[in-house]
Amino acid sequence: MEKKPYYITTAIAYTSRKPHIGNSYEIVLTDAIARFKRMQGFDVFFLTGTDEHGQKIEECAKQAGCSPNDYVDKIALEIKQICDLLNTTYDKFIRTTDEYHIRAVQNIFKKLYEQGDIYKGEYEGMYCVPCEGFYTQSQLSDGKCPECGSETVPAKEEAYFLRLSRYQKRLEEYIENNPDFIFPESRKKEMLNNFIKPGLQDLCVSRTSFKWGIPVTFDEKHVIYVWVDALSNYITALGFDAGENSDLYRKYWPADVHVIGKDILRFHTIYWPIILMALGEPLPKQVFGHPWLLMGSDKMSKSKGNVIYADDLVNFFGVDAVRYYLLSEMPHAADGSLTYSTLIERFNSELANTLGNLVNRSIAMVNKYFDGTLQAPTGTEPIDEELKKFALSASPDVANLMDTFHISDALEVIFDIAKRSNKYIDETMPWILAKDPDKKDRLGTVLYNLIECIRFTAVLISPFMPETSKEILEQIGCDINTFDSLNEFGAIVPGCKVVSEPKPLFSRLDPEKALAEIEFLQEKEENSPTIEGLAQISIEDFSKIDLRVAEIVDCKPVKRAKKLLELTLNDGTPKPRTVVSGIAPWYSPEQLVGRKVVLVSNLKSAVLCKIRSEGMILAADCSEDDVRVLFVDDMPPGVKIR
RNA sequence: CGCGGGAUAGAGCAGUCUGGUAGCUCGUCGGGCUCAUAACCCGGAGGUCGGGGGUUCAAAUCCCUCUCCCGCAACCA
Repeated sequence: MEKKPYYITTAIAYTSRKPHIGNSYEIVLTDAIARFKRMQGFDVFFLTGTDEHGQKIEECAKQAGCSPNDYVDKIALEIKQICDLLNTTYDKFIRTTDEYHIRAVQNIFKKLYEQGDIYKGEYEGMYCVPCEGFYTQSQLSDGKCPECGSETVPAKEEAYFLRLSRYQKRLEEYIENNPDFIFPESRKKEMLNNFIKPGLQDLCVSRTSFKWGIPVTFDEKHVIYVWVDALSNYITALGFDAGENSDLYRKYWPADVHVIGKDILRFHTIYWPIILMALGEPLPKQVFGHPWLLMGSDKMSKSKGNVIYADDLVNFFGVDAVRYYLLSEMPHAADGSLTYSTLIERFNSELANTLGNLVNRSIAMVNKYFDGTLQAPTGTEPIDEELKKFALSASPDVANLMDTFHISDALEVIFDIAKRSNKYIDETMPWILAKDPDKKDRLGTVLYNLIECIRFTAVLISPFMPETSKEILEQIGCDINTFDSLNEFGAIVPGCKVVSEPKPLFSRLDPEKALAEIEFLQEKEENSPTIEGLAQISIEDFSKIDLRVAEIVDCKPVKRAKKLLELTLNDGTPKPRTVVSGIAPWYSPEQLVGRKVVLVSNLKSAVLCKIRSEGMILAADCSEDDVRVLFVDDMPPGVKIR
């Protein structure tokens, strides 16, 4: 029988730094789906990889004191090791620095250019020759370069653009006609209302400002910017090459689902489909923007010091426990939250108590009452039928839930079999049956049903916790693990031997002790040296900054901006100065008028929400939610600070 | 008035489309059991379903309104 192909991808990970556990969630999620589909009999191709170009990586490499090449090699290896550590079964790991990818992207770019979907356009603006910089009219100060004060000349900088406008209507129709394309659905409205319907601007797809990227073959000044480079990985990995496509590509494309973070839905539901339309290729069937894993209620970030890495958790809890936690704790659509106490709690209550202990006690009884040999069932009672019905309904339920990415709900259904089985033990009370020789057959039947339920659990759980699944099947002495074997109750063959001394699958953790130990791990992480940091500057560099005391003479909120206040300052000169500052969440205008602040007076001006800001005032970021302006009320306006 | 989502027991969530006894998991309290990893099973307590108004015999659910949270957009000079 021909297996149906199923192509699933993760986003490719950016190689600017080691990914934290929130980043790693995506590949575990995708792996669980991929494994499940394989178990259902699909011919699965599972792609993951790394995105390795761009200015940021150029900078990171510079800071680390190595070449971009060496830098991405190092991080890509780290990322791959984490994927392996998490026991993920990707079929291919693509790197955007791979030879074939580079060539294919160049060909794609060329093809789009030749057929007019990419055109050479220009940024128009005012050019400052000494600074080699472009400014818009509004950024200039008195018509001069805000950076160095030189005269500027009208000029154009060339760049390549992708004609999104040409495909806008088709994309809109595609999204409307394929309700499953953007998942979850709430995101669909976001994309349509915010981006597509207001009209798509043509997208700039090349850069001349940095070098670490794929060169445009017919115009070497330019490198191909992230969109065409990174997004194309989904097809180049299969051997797509703008003309001569491989068998693999023909077999698997279009993708069944791109699993990505909700933050990059826009690129996958707008730019990517348009690139494909322009190439004349079919669009992916579905894009699943999964929620984020937060640390407690905060976004994980290095600067907050709340970053946790997959390897630390795996070393402590074991790979399956981490996988289980990630998959079961994430709600279907809302962000999930990682806290050590819930992690430990759920490890104990679900993995150790419900599942581990069930396996352990059941095997112990088979050993104790039947010398480790599984008896053939004889007869059935209503309570048995209820149990069987329960177990049999699980696999279709799980399949339905998986198809709509209700991963945690699917896991719950599976664990319900274990819970039901625990209950079954209490209902049938095997230890009482064991005391009556006449009930020997009944006892054998009960234990048979029990072990078969455990097998159901083990099989269903294999996409989520592959090691545990294998371990359980070994302990019950059965290797029947196909999805189809769950269509009927009783596939396990009587006479098989369970292991004589079952090893607990998960040993209960002492919550307090475990918490202390894991927090120690995080501290260690925080103290480890970081490759980030700012380059040192010289006293000359510092003296370029002109700091002045300024008095706030007027202040009002900026319309249509949540964070901005428009300040009018007396900087000691007769001319009032306007500064826009993102402090509205922390200060009201009344609190500010009359107070004196530190002004960076020679900062080049910029336009924010249509208002020109001529400078910046200093404030301290005490934390994400606590920003405090530096007040210098006892200084006269205009004096210089150094 | 930029677009969208949300507020349900101490915590985390389902239920809302299609109105009819408010549910699940964890925690907590009590009981049972001894095959098992202080585990497992049963039961109790705990909720004016964010506030107010309306429709209805009946509202967590439908309508209006207010408050607060969160995404996206804008944006942090």
